[in-house]
Amino acid sequence: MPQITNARGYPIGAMSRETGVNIETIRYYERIELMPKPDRTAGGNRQYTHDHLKRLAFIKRSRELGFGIEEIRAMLTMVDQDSVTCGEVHAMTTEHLDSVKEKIRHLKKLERALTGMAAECAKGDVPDCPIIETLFEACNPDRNKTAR
Amino acid sequence: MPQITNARGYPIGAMSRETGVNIETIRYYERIELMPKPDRTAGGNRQYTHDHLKRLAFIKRSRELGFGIEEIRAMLTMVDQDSVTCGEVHAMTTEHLDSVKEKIRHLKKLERALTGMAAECAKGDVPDCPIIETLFEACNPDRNKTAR
DNA sequence: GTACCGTCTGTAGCGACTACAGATGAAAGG
DNA sequence: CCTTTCATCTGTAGTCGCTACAGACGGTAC
Repeated sequence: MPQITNARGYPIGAMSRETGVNIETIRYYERIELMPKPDRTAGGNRQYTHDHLKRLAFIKRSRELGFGIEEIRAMLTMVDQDSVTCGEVHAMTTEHLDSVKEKIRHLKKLERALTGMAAECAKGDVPDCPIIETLFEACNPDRNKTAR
Repeated sequence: MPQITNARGYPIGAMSRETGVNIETIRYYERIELMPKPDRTAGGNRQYTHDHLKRLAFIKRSRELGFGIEEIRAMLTMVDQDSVTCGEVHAMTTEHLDSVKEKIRHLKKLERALTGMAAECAKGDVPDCPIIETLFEACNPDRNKTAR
């Protein structure tokens, strides 16, 4: 079976178009060994297979969901070694989910603070701005303890 | 009035303790000219004034609220030039607030997707993982259009 | 004097790309 | 075969906002 399935494979531009991943980013993924090195044409251009495409799509989707490169690498390593266990993957997912929830909590705090500040402001041509004043006020409750 | 108000000024460590800003970060702010260069002792150590302290606290508070360095620089430049107008500051604040809201929206989308994926998963020792399968499925609706 | 901390400069690293510059490769039309 | 035009190549440096060293000096208390 020395037969090639995909006539000539995908050049990098096709990979980029199919997945929405920037060409430079694809090369970057190769450099950091997240994507395996593809074959080259006689002239030295990369030629990807359908497996490369699937892998890149996996990476894209995972990145969109906010997984970090090392988390993705860990998942792909499991896939490569056929050692995927649902439990491990679930743990990684919920851990990541927790960090997303944490970020949401943090951003909501900022949202409340900023909304409050914006509401204070008459937003005219006035030079005395309550927003600036708020920012100049240190509002850390344990500052008193540290100050001597 | 060649009289110095603050006996000997604050060394950088005191600035750090008072504001909670890392020493290295304070020096970084000086390098990028967000903080002005302070006087030095005979030996070359930095000596900050109370004004420096106020400014650093402003920066800290603004960073905590998620403002970028360049936004903070813009606000401080207005303060320095006594050209603060409430309208401008309000505009910057609401712009930033919008970007915070946008981030929250985005993270909530991730949260929903991840929660759904985690729920699919039996999380046992099984090698067939619905999470991995979902990640391998391209689910971009306009992929069909591009693919030829 | 000496112990010991604080501070100094300068540089390199993080994560995840992105943006060039300058040189080839590939394919289509004449 | 030649030209044009696009695609792709390598390599390096920049982004943001710090953080982490290394190795040398400053300042103060005993």
